[in-house]
Amino acid sequence: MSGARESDGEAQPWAEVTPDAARRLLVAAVEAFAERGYHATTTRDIAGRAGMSPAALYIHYKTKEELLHRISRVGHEKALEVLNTAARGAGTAAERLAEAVRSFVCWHAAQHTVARVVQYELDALGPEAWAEIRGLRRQVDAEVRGIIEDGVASGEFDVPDVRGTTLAVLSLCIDVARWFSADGPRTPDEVGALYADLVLRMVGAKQDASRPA
Amino acid sequence: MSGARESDGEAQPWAEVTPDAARRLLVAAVEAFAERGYHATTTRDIAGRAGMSPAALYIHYKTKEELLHRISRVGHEKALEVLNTAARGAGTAAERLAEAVRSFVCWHAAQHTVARVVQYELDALGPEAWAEIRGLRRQVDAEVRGIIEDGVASGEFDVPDVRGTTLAVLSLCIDVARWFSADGPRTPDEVGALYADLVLRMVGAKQDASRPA
DNA sequence: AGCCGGGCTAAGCGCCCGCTCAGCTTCGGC
DNA sequence: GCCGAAGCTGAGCGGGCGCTTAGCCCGGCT
Repeated sequence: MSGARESDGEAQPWAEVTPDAARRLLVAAVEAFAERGYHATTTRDIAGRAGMSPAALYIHYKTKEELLHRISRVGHEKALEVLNTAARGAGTAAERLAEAVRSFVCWHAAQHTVARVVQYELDALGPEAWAEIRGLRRQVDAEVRGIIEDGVASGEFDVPDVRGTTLAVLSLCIDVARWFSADGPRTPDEVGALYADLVLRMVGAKQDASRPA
Repeated sequence: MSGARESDGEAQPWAEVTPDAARRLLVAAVEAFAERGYHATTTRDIAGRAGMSPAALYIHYKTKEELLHRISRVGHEKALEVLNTAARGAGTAAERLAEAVRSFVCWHAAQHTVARVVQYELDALGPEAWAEIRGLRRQVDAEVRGIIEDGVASGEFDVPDVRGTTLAVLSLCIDVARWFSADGPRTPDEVGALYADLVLRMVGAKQDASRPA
């Protein structure tokens, strides 16, 4: 709600990356990593997409891995922010869960290029970078588990295995980044709505709670 | 049902790969690809794990990509076989869907090393190999969609969007290969059971249909 | 006007990649 | 006992990788 348009796509998600050339390199790296994977992408390819010489990359980033690290951190922060906004809003547990899944999935679909890198290139990170990212991922997990626990406590949900169900819900949402294509038949909003409904079913919520029609 | 033990793990899944040295190389490649990814794995690493010199690889396989292709095809065939056995058994749509998800998920968890390669290294394949694999993937999709359509037709399931729900169910199952770890708290069988339950909820099946207790 | 420093490039270093090839060993058929 | 084929190795080729360095350009301060 309130955001300019929902299907922003690639509007200006990297406004916080400050030198302009650094941002162009980072955007180029996201595209390349998403298309071919981190290890199959060369620094020459990244620099070429950004319209620069290979050496220019090393003025703004110490190594190729630092590029991945930056993408990964900013991407995780964005996804977490989207999730938190929905999770901490007002409403019943069912409403919050539906909105959390809807917006989280919508982001993974609309930003599937970034999301693909963020979710599937993690093991190219070194131990320190990975430790930092793992903290963000734990926050994501805790946020979703919190809503589900609320729903169980209030009697809205029927969930025998809270940790397992949380894992499954997040797994479902994250995997959107793998299969979603802008050329496909569904818009990010449609996928978000479908997934919100499916997740409410998974937790045994009363269906009429968030389906007005 | 009937199979020796459920959590076979790495029993002898590559019995059909005939020269013994070729099998050892293939098993080594599966391990290496699953750990580091296809592009980050070197032919020297594969040969080393198999206890051979780098050149030995090229006696049994034309290129490194052919190794991936072989792994991918055999892996997809195994997964499809597991799914088909369950999907084409007797029983209501709910029972068949539950058993299909249970065994498919169980395979992805127990064989998560292979499954990881099969599901996440696909885009390293060339166009011809990818076209072949895509055919197998379509069969997987059609099999699951068939059960869900049966359940809708018989009134067992309540599914507004069959294609979307099929996609979500398969996505959920496949993603198990990404997060499952043998060191984790759950056995493959436990994950299979949990997921079968969650999927029955997603399709709006009557819960008591397959829960004896 | 003169200079200084950051942004950028052309060139290239050292390394390791996928893959090849000549030659060695081994073993079944006669 | 000899031969040819198959399996395998040690050495190495061509090339592309991540990354560095010397030097150019240009805008801003004095």
